[in-house]
Amino acid sequence: MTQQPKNSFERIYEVVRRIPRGKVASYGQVAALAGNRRWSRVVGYALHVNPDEEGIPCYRVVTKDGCVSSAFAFGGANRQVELLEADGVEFIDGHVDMKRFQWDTPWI
DNA sequence: CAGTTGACGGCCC
DNA sequence: GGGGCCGCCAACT
Repeated sequence: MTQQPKNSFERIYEVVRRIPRGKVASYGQVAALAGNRRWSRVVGYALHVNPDEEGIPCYRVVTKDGCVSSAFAFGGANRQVELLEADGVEFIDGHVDMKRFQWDTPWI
C-alpha cells in the first residue's frame, strides 16, 4: 500500500530509499525531495537513527561537496566509499563527482 | 515545556 | 582552494 509518511523522518527515509544504484544524493537534495530544503540537518539525524540500514542506503547520501561524512564511522568512512564504488560511483581524491553521479532527480 | 544536539548548507575571510 | 561562522529545523533529554 502506498504508505504516506507524515513524519519528517519517514519522509526522508522514503526519499533515500528511492536513490537508484550508481548514484548519490546530497543531504540537501534529500531534504528538498522530502519536502523542505532546510531539513539538511534533520536528514543527517534521520539517517543517524537509520531504522533500516538494508532498506535505506544511507551510504548513498553525501554532502553537497560530494564528500562522505566523517561522522559516518560505520566501520570507517572508507567503508562508505567502498560501497559506493561497488555501486559504480567513481571517487576522486575522497570525493564524488557530483556533476556526474549526483542523483538526477525528476523533481519538478 | 525549554534547552541542547546534530551524518548540513551557504556565505565570508 | 581551504577553513571557519552562522543559520535552519526536528528530535532527544
